[in-house]
Amino acid sequence: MIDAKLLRNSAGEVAKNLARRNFTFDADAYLVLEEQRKAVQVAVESLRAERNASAKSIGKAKAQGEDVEPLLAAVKDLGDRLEGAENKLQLVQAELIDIELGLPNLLHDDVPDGCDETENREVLKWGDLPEFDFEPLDHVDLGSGLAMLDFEAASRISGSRFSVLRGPLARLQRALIQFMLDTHTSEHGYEEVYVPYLVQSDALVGTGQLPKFEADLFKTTDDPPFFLIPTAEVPVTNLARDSILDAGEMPMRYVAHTPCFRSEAGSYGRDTRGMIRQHQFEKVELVQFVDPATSDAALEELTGHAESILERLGLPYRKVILCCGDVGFGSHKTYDLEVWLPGQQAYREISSCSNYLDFQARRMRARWRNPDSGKPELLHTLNGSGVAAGRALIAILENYQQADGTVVVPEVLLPYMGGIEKLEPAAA
RNA sequence: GGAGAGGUGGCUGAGUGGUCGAAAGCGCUCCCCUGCUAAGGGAGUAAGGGUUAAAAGCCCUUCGAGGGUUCGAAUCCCUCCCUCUCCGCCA
Repeated sequence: MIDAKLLRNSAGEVAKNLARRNFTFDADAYLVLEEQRKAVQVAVESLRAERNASAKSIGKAKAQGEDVEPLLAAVKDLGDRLEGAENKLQLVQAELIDIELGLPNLLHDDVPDGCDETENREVLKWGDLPEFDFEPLDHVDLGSGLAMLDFEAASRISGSRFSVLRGPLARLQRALIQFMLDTHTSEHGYEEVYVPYLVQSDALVGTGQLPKFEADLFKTTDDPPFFLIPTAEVPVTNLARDSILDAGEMPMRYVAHTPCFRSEAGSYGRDTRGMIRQHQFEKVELVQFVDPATSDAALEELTGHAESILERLGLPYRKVILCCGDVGFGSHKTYDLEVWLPGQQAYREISSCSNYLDFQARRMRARWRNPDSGKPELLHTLNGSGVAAGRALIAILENYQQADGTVVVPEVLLPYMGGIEKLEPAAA
């Protein structure tokens, strides 16, 4: 959420910033509502003050044995007036909150103009693209050639957009996850956490998926419903919900491995081949809670932690800064890391690292005690994939493939592979 | 799933209709005293919101959540959630 005070005082400026996203914020309509809110709230509060004062004097009079009948008569209609005003206030406030929860975050000045992902600006390229003296296969052909990637079995069980990994390939994904968690915990200063995969709607409102993007989520029929997490960002960021952190324990860095569940509504035609876009995938996620003064720097640092994973794996990638039209709803500024996939001859997103400023913190009341003011203030949240394990697996298959259809295991994963140095078909 | 107990401020914990945002203790902050340390004395110490350009001041809200009764609710009634103990079941 954007600070309501900022909306009131600088609605025009906010509208201008959001217009860069091609989002229309009707500042005038908002301000009209806001005027109503102010009038009604002042009325409600003064009525309440009146009620409190008379209740108090009735109490006093009674204690002194005086006749309270005239006092009671005097406040007779106060309750009705108050109730009417309170109902009105509730309506106006609900309307305002609806608007506020639907506003995307303000954009950082660094964010370039542009409508969609084609206009994201490349920041850097790392690694040499692999050169093959044969026609490189994509992960689907490689995986099925090895008999380790089985979409048919998956679709019998669950339908489309699922996969079954077998044997060494399943182990390779586990190795990747282990490697990433170990690297982030032992070298980048993150605390590993294990979190729920089913969350309640409040958690999703906190991180910004709700109320706007319910269609992207899987929802249970319980009452109240559970939602399957679309990313570990949701439960991990909500660790700070309704709390006040000490300055001394900041920045807080958390890393979690979780499966992620996305309905992929609205992307029916996209990436239907292979395991690029699945309803369920594994991801290692980085989350930070930081002093607002340091969040810009923290984004660079966090992105660097994700980059370091790709570098250690020897996977060529490029880093882009997302343009106005492609930045996520709640993000102030986002870097995507895109890994090179020889099978597609394209860079594909494997990590997305964002600074949310206080956008999520405001929604979930995540604060820290600023030693300068001594007061609780909203903290800043950041998160980024460090990295998506499913897509990393694809990248390894495609980048480390050999002419004979086998796949060499990247060196940093060998300690996790129990002696397997190469994925090759099981001996007949 | 069954039975019972309970949810109050950073923590422990008192408070069964009015002057209670809430005793007391602990913790924390500041001051005083004490030649270190220990002990002692005093003051302060919740969060959110409104009003304001901002602040001060003033006001409103919050005692698990939501409803209700009442002039007035931490306190009474209803519903729900959570925690603990015992039983059942289970990994």
